[in-house]
Amino acid sequence: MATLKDISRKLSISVTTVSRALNGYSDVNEETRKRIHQAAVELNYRPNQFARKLVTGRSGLAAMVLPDDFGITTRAIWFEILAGLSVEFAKHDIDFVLKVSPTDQIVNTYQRLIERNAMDGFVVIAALPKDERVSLLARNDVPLVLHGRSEQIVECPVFDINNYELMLQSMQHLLDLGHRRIAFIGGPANHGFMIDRTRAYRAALAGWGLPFNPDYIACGERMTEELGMVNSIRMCSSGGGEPTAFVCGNTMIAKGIYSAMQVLGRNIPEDVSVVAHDDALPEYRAVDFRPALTVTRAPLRDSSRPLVDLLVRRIRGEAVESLTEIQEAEFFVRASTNAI
Amino acid sequence: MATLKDISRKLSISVTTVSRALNGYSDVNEETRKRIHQAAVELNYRPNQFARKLVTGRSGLAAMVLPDDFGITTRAIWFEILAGLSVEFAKHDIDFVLKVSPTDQIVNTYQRLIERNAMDGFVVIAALPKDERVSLLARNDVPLVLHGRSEQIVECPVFDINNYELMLQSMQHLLDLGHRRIAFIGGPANHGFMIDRTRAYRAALAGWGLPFNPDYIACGERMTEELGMVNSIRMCSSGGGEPTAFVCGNTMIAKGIYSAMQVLGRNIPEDVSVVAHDDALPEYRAVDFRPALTVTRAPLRDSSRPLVDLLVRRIRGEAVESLTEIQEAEFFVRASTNAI
DNA sequence: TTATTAATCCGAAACGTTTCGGATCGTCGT
DNA sequence: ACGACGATCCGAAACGTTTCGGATTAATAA
Repeated sequence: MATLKDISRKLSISVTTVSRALNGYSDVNEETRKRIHQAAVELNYRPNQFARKLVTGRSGLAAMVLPDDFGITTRAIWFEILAGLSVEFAKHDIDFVLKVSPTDQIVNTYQRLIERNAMDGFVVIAALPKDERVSLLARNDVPLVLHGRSEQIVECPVFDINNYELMLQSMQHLLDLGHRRIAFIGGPANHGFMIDRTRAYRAALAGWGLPFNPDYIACGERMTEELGMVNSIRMCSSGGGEPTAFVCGNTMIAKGIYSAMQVLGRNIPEDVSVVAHDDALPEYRAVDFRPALTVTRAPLRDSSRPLVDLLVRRIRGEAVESLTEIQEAEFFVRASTNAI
Repeated sequence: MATLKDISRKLSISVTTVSRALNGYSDVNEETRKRIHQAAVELNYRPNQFARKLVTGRSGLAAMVLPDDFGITTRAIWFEILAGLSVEFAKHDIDFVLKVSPTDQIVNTYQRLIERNAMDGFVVIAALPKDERVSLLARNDVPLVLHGRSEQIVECPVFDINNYELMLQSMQHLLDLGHRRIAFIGGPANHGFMIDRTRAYRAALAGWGLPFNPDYIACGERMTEELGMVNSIRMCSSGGGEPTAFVCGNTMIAKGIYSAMQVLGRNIPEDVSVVAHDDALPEYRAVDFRPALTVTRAPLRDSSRPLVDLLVRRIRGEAVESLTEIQEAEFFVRASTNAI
């Protein structure tokens, strides 16, 4: 409600100086800066974002656009991400706007948002190797941050977990325990993280001189309990040579396998070992599994801060080269894995 | 990128007239209006929201503030609501901003948002009978729409489902089937919807001359499977006079009861009937229950449109009296209820 | 003493809209 | 011929910031 002019009038100081004082410029006396700050709090001054945007071009708004069919996973996961982003952006005084769009209209939605020029930046989750959204944004020179590496040659900040390494770790663990027929039930084959994990899966096999059996790997658009259930049942009932261990793309898939094994009368970990990657969703706590689930762990919640930080730095104009962050997962051995 | 001035220059028409043409004022010739519209699409003109906000006071932004512990229910539900709101607001050219705040800071968060004066309106979910958020917004004359009725005397648009009626319907159904010991496992006791449902529950009992047994009613902050599980087990193992039917606040609670009954060796619907209210979350489809669940049904998704409509009309300045909408639930009898 | 410099401050323009208060011009009734 | 009126248009101010290009003063260097 109070404006710069109000402060200016009250103190008989020009609007210019008030503005510069509040924005921390060096050409204003410490003494007057103090007075101005005080007057600002007295009058409960809040800068008008819109006026500011008009001249600086910054809006204090960042957005994420989601498909209305919720893409690769469940509502719970999306919400986890959104909540984290919202609180992190708030720390930088940025409002987080959520756009949900029909899946086949996503690119149009981006197009409109870009044209309106109302967003300071975007966060893009689950990038495909060649991602139209990313190239569109990059082409229009709109700041974005990527969750999940993208192969296309485009300069933008990236945050990701080390998918290759975490898969290697899971495999190493199982191989050390003596497992030789290890299945991998993952996510959508075209996503970056899945590509990395598959590479690591094969590398681990190859490292031990084991053959790669295509029947032991299952991809699926949605990483749900159902995916774990149907695929583990299929693999186990193909007669002979069935897997003795499963690596799961997330804990929901593991949950599905637990149910499947119960149905099939197999015991975990006596008959079959299970290890998963754990995004640390409160709804699926790995420690609450019976038996408790062995996991590589990288809380989804922890990705919000780096994502937002990277985007903000990009918006501020930092060089893109320095804006990459790869996080290692932790490994927790629990009761779901056993020597064979 | 293109501005009014660009159109103005191209057509040699004043900025004023261009603005008025585009905004549909009557004092511009049909012919020139056509030319202006055409030039606008040719130049791919998009009005600058921020400049507009500066003069009109409207920002094209609406917000919702959520507690970071997710309040009464699960992430999935919140996401369902958010997604719906986002698409509905988009239809009115309003960007939807999501604020997540520590539960004990919610009011402060509102305070800051109000001071910044950047939001055209708010949607407030799950209002308490006396809700500090609501009174704060109302006091500052900020448009808001309420989901769930609030008892406080404050004039604001409200959308709700008819909680009293749907509970009556469930009870009627069970009573007609011969049930006399009917339990109700609901939600947080202080919320409007719970108060309404409890009233209806008691009214139904009273209507049949049945006593109200406080042991048969269970409230809980979070309407989860766990709530259904522990309370139904408690009620059933209290020895003698255990309930023959359950009414559940939502389908998650029902799911918990299904698990509990399995553990206790009771069959649904032979030994115990279950009916629930169904928000139509894709993750908990009542038809997929075994046996399929009898419900009163009011899809959460369907609430977004009325909510947004009401808020937009309020922002436009419509009289609050006309801005109330109560939706009736549908009743679906399925396999989880049986005559006793 | 005079020129330079550093420390402070400020006027005015700009960002892209909307809107108030007219201006212009032809038509029409008288 | 005149005033009034309707249709159509426009100039200029305003919204609240930021920022460019100086202006003023006092201290310092020559």
